[in-house]
Amino acid sequence: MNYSSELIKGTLKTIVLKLLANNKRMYGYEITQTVKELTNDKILITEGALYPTLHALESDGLVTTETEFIGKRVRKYYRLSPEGKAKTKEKVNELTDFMNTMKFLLDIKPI
Amino acid sequence: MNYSSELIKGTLKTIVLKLLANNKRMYGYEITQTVKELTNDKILITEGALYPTLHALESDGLVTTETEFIGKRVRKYYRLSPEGKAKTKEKVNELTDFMNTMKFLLDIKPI
DNA sequence: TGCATTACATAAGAATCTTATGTATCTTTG
DNA sequence: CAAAGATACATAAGATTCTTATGTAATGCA
Repeated sequence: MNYSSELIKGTLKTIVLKLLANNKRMYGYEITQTVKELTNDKILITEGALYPTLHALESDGLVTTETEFIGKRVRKYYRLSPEGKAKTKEKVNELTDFMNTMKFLLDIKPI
Repeated sequence: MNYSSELIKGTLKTIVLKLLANNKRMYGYEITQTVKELTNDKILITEGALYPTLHALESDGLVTTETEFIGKRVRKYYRLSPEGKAKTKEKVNELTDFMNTMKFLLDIKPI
């Protein structure tokens, strides 16, 4: 079982930022595989969703990039900027708070 | 502070279904106010988001409706169908599971 | 050699929300 | 008692963000 896609909406950017906060630098494909492994295939990030997100983070100045060649194949590393680190804390705190609120809502019992 | 709107995406239907599971029947405006109160103004459901969602639930057969007049003003009550009750359990379980997964992801510490 | 994997990217379309607008009734308050 | 705010429905244009499809190309392995 993996989650219906609408749940991922709105959390993808936070997931990516958090991974970058833990790993100093990562490249796109590595992010998809890491999330897949960490969640036992429950969260599968598609490339069509990931790359535009990474490009948006870059144009917002939240990450910097380094392109390297592995043999003849290009690999683009992403790394948090100082603003990105601050943004990560914000987003993680917001999501944590949101989940607590949702947990409360879902736990309410009928009278 | 209220949550950035993208977080609500994908959870609105589940919130509505869960409220209906607890309250037998509710009308649209009541749903917005109940969520606002239960979450201390953190989750504010707009009418432009709610009504299309309710209509979708109805056309999917997950809720039935009853229109009543309060004075001259119309009020449309929504009530879970049997399929709606089953769907609610599914959606609540899925969201709970998703939140546990997200909590795990967000709690991972850097090495 | 051919298939799976690694690795990037973009684009059309779908889904779901925001913001704006419209209509109308009822309640409260200066 | 008039005006403002609250109650109550609804729709539509536009924005955002995802899916699905497609493209390119190198690498690994059976």
